[in-house]
Amino acid sequence: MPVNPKRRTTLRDVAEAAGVSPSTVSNAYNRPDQLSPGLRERVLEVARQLGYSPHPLARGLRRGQVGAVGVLYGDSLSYPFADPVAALFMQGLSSVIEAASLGLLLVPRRTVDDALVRTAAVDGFVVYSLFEHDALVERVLERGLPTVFVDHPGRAGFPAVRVDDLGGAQAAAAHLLGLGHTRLGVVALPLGGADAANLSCCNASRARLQGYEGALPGTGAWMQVLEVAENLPSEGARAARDLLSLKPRPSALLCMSDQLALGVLDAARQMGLRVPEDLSVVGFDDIPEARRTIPALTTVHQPLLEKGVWAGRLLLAQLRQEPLEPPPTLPTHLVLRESSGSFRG
Amino acid sequence: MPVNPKRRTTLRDVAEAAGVSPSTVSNAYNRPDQLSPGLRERVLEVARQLGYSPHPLARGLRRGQVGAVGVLYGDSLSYPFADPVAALFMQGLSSVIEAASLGLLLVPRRTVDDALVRTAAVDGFVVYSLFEHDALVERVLERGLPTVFVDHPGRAGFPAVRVDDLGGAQAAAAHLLGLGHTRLGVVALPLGGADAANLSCCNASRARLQGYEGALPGTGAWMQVLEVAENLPSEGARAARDLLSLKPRPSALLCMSDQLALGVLDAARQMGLRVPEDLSVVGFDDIPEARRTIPALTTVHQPLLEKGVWAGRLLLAQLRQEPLEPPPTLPTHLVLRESSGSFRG
DNA sequence: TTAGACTACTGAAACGATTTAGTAAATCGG
DNA sequence: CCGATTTACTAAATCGTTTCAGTAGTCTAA
Repeated sequence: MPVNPKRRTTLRDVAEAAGVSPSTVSNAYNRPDQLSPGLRERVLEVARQLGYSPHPLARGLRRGQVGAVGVLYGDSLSYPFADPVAALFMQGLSSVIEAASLGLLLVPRRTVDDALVRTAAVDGFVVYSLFEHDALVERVLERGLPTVFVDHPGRAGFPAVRVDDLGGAQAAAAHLLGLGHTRLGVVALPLGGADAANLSCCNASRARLQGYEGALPGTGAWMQVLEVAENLPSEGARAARDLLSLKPRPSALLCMSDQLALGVLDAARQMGLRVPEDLSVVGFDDIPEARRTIPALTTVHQPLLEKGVWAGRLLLAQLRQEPLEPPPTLPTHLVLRESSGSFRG
Repeated sequence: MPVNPKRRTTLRDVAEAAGVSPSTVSNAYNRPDQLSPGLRERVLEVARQLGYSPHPLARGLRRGQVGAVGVLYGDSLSYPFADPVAALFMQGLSSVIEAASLGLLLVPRRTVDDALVRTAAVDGFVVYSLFEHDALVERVLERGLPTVFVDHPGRAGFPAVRVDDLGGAQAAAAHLLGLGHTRLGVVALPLGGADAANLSCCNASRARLQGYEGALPGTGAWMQVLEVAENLPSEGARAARDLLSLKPRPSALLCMSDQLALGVLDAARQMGLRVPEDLSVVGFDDIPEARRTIPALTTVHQPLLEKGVWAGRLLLAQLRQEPLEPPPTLPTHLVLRESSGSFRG
């Protein structure tokens, strides 16, 4: 008894079994008004019995859409689940995408090659925090799909969601300078270097550095910048140990992310430095945990959920061919908590 | 000057422009050995100039694969970014999926209809923590794709990753009983009720309840169960307030998740109850934050990353048609910290 | 010299749906 | 009762690739 090697049940099979044309089966699914209710019910029943389900790729190919949007970001696949900043952004984005009944395809930058970007079955892309000169940006644009850039200058014709990183960073630095600090350390996220070849860096980092530096002129303070390799507390701790062994020691540390600042607080504790009495620490992002550290972290708030929501909105607008003004640069603001205090020489 | 309305550059266009057949262009991409290096280079150059990129759906349709796996779970799209347990699972899963250069498509259960499951362009599914009798399980199976079940009994022929929820819960309850507690409150995740209609419940909840109850016989202790609607600290706090206003008051609370336990700790603090002197609290999951609460949370550890890794492995094995034994039930164990203490009547 | 094996490329048939245009029958207004 | 519209359904083209089978032409071995 030669059993047919397993093959998909196809629309044609259903049509034959029901004694109708393929078009009718298709219509039963997609245009109920095109056939009599009785027949439709019968067709659907036959389909059910045969265990038929339409092939999503075939359908997508014909219709020109798949019902999913891709998120491209500059780290490992697991990053948005591990990093609180990315996670919040994704939550904002998700809420909009979900309301539109779309799926979300995660496309990490750190894949062997760019195959994933070229083959991702999506209707549009959100490019999150990729480095400005990343070649992958070109690959995305080649797809010719609706695209939104986040934390990236973007391209003419494509909306971008931007945050006032520069202003926030400047406020953070000005805050410390105002407290009398004159020796500042900066725990910096990857900056990409002059050659612009390091792709793990993102544009926000550069804007933040610029902001820090912008607060300096005329104050007579100095600033020592130390770059970390990854956005992790452990890296922040390591950088803090290095910066705090400088002579003279910085009396305040500006951290380009709260993740780094968490590590800095740990390191300070281990080194027996009291925060903020011996050392002031200022973070960036205002992740939920920043409020719960001891001491609670002074940091720069950026509207992460809102950022995601805007990215989603702008992408949907493109998908639906509706016009939608991209938002102005989203504001940041300094949140004063307990980890920063005035300098006591 | 009638501009052609924007149309995709297709493989055929490239073929014409390069003066070769479509097959050759395709081969230039997919089978370099099938044509001379010189021609290949020329074809690729033409393609580049025309801004051509192969249509992923057409390619996927023909080849029978898309290079992405779907994750189906029982909550909102943003859940895995917001819930620490799901996030850790996803990190484990991601690490494996990424190593295989695949994308990850998030498919939330809470979508208007089941369209997403039927249309998701993926090569396989991970079904995470869906309720046993959820109709969506059928929809997934109808797709006829490789599938792995997590926290779900699954189906014959499909591997499942299971965790010893029952044993862990029993250990938690036994721990409290051993400390002399005789009045226990349970802050329960949605259990689905007898009608099995509530889909926001998952099987792990039931196993945990069973575990708690299994420790009870012969101890003379009683147990009051209160179900929450969602796995959020705020819900845990609310449940705690209700349970702690019972007369006589429970001296210990078993929480079905650390998220709930976090809320319980908050509520206790607000009610002026000291933990563990006045109230013992035991969580479940052992999320990273459990170690940092004050007091640190006694909880049941489950291997979340490992769970994700197994799910990924089992799915990949199916995709590659390699045999792979599903793992035995993964172990849980009680982690004693500071939130549980002996009963002082 | 010639059968056989490569090499470099092409033609046409899939893959599995949707959709446009069209046909026959039923319904309608007057 | 007749032409016009509507209803219910179908044939065939199409979406953009990949791949099987095939065709010249070149190379090897005896």
